[in-house]
Amino acid sequence: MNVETRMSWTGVRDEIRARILNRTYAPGDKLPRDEDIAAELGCARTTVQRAMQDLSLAGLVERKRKGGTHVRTDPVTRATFDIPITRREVEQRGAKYNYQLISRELEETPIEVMARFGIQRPSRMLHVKALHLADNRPYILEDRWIDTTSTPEILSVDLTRESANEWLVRHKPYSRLEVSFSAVKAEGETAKHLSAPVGSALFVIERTTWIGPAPITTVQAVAVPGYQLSARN
Amino acid sequence: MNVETRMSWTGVRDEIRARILNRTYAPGDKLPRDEDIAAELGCARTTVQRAMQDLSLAGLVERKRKGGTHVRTDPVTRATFDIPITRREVEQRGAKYNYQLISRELEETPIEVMARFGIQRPSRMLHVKALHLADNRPYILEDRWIDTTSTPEILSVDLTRESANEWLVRHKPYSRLEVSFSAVKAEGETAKHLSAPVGSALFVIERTTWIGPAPITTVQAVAVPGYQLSARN
DNA sequence: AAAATTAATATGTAGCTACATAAAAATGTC
DNA sequence: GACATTTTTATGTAGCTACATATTAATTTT
Repeated sequence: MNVETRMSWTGVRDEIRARILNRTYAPGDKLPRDEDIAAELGCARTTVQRAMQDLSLAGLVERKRKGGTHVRTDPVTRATFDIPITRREVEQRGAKYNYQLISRELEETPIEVMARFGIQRPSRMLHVKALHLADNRPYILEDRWIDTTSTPEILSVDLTRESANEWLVRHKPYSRLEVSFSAVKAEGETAKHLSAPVGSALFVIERTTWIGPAPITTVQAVAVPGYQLSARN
Repeated sequence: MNVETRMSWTGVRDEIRARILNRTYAPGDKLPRDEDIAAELGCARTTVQRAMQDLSLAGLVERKRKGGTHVRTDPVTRATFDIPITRREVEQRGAKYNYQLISRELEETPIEVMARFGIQRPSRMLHVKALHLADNRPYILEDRWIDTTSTPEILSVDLTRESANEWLVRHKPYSRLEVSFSAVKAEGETAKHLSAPVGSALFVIERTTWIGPAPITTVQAVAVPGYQLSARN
């Protein structure tokens, strides 16, 4: 064992986090200055700075110039979710991935999609419905709108072979993303496509992307009953 | 305006991110060495390092010693959710918060709860059901199990006055957290407590915490129909 | 006493150096 | 030629200095 292993910034971060968790520094408390912590832990201020930056980002502390560092009083539970390409997700479960295009039509943007994009007037959009299958059983049903103004290339993509999901991720960068989760009741076409009993509860992931101010796409991905999304931490 | 504003690490990060988005660096590409980027952008390698660390954490690039930095081929959609204390959440919507204890019983850990905690044998746990209200209407129904071994203090807390949710957040630090989302059908007691139509789809947040290897608590929070959780970005 | 100015202070940022570490490439050995 | 060893290289980390910036505290001015 080393006489004294010098601390890396992650080490400092973990130490401070531990102290916050065990109430050495209680919610609302002011932490010592970076310099003092550095002196105590035997490292440089830069190291403490790096650690604090991380804790601040994680929502555990709040920093203010001159004001010092405080432990947040209402620590929010912050969870990070990775939402992979559906094919990836299926394959990672060790299942066989398949994909079926259900419909593909050029339509004018309906009101609710305009709302999601935050745009004022309708435009020509490609409306795509498709089904992702795991081991030949329905897995996720997606209902997608793609703006043909920002993404005209999509019109020449053969969506029977490649999912819009995948094509967009690979070819269309976005600058802003909005994700939300909700639950919906299985009814009509949705239930039928997913082979889910009518009335069962389905998990919905809604994703909307923009490039600059221009809409790219918005999807409602409805998962089969029992679907669960877990955080990485 | 400055002749040449030197770049902060966030500036470098944004520049690199922009290049990845506009395909200057395409998925799979190897980026130049930190040093070269630094030379190009007129900053120090440390600055580039800091920027790259952030991009790596965000899942946009992958770095390997000696191997260099590569743009990730399958950029994951990474979304961060803040899950606040329920009272906060209600109050932030400008609604009046109320809370009702439904039941509070000492029970032996049922199998499914043992599974959530990842423990082998049952122990004495406090089983609490409670309802959070917004403007006197049901908002979230929580079904919680608290391990009395790790958290004996909970037994002397008056849960009719303070919700276990709040007490735990304020008094019980945790070291590990697991969060998952799913959907469930409104039935029986659940539907009744939430005044939700039987058969409607409800959004469920499941949270489990540990302190070291010891379980603290696990909750299933079932929200009223229409509840939606959105990412911060 | 109120307002304006100045000083002090804690964090934020950037640059430099030096060395650690992992992994690939090159070299040497059998 | 197969395997082991050394070298090279790109990132990772830490320390130091210097200065920027925001905000509070102290001081001066009116």
